[in-house]
Amino acid sequence: MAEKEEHAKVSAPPRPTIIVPVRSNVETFFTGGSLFSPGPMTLLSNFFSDDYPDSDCHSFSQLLAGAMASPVAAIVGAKPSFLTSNSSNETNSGDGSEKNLGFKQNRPMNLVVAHSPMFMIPPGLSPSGLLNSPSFFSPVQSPFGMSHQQALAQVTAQAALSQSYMQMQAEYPPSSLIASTESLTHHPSIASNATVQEQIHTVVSEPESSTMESLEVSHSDRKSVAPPLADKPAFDGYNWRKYGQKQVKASEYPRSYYKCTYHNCPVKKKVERNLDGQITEIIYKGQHNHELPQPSRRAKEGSDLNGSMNSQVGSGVGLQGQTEINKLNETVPFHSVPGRDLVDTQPTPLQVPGSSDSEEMNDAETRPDEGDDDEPNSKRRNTEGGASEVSLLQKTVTEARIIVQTRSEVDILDDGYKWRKYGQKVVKGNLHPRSYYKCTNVGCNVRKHVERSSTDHKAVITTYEGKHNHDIPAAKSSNYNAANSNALQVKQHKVVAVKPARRKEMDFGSNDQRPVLLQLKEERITA
DNA sequence: CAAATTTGACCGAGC
DNA sequence: CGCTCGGTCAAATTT
Repeated sequence: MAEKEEHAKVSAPPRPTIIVPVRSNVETFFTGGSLFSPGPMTLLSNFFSDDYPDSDCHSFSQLLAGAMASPVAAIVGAKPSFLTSNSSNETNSGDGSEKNLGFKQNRPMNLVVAHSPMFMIPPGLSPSGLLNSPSFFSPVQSPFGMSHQQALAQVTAQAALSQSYMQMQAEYPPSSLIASTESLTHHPSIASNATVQEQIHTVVSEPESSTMESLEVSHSDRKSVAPPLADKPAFDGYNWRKYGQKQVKASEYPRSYYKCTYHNCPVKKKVERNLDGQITEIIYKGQHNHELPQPSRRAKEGSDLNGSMNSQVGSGVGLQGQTEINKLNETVPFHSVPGRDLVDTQPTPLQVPGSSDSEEMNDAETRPDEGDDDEPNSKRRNTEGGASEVSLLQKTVTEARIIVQTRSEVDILDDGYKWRKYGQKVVKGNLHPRSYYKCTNVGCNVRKHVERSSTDHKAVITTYEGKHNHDIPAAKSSNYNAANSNALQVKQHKVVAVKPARRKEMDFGSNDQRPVLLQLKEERITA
């Protein structure tokens, strides 16, 4: 019983429901003038090929995992700082809070320490992995201020959101679409390292309402219209069974109790959602004594084998994206990504990053015996603003896309824009260098990194940052679009999720910085 | 029909 | 000792 609780709060600001057309995503993305330069509102989309042989581990997840082979762990959700503003501590009501939390371009990660709502890192996932990962907080960071891994983590998290979103879409018509943050919520979040001063949200499940409205769909805006999702456990790769719900005094919202369905696994989690169905708090207790469940193919077929996870995913039947989602679930065991499975085979004790206060964070990280730690952390948990609060690295990814394509490397680099290579570097955890490019268009500050997956040499990960302030050069535009079109047709890539960032979150504040769009494109190079 | 969820009741801890 | 509260159980209900 003295299990350690990991606690994460998620802000659940009321947010308008934004609906992103599921299908249109692809077209939009590829036909848009700036394919890789999403507008200020971030969109996160994953394109998965339906016909990817699973055996070949070509799923985005896998690729991503591979890319992140560095001990970076998992995927964590990236959550705009504004999301956290909701915390009790932060009376960031209205615009004010958001402004403060906004992401600033050129400011390598706006490190915002969220005092309140945070995401917990699922026990199975090892935040420590992330934190400790040489690559994650590696000194070797991209010119953008964040390591590639970080970007990946963000994207991944968003992908998770996307999944949720997709599911929602599948389950509910856009009009009624309500975000169910939960599904995403459980992604391991990356604790913010005081030193790093970054906050990463495990947002996976929590849709950021305003910023990532679309994605958000997955958990937050569920409102009465989409009640079902509200009860779905966050999507964290594990299977959960709800065994209780209660209105606790400590929270104005009902708390749901979940148990890991794995035989003899003691892990439990508590999820609090607000009226809108947004997850306001997630508390993990205990450690998984097993590997992340391997989603079976059935999941892909639409069956719900994977417990809550699949229920969410699987529930989104019929709509595009389900397949991808399932696939993602199958192939992307979040916890298996960096920190733990790839790095530490042993269950890694959760480490809850301290809040902005580095001290706390360190404390959490260095806490001995986390694994068997019997020290109840429950006390910590409810201490609002207390040490127990987990700071999440928040990265405002205004826009991100994850694309898995079978294209030639050349094609990958050719996204329609003209780029000038300005750097290359070998980062830890990846034998392959990372190349940095800048858009050559005058006044355009968009950059991109191109990195070959450390684990899957056939995979190339492209991270975009910034938003093009111009259209794709005419000459290339057609080719590019055509190429993508083909890719879509051939591989039947589907948009897993698209979530436009909400404006509020983008606080460019005094910096007058344009929204930074971060796109992560993972592409597979045909052998 | 089986599995998952819901929900009121019960239990133990803390005050 | 009684009350409150959080957590869990388990029958009922839903999916």
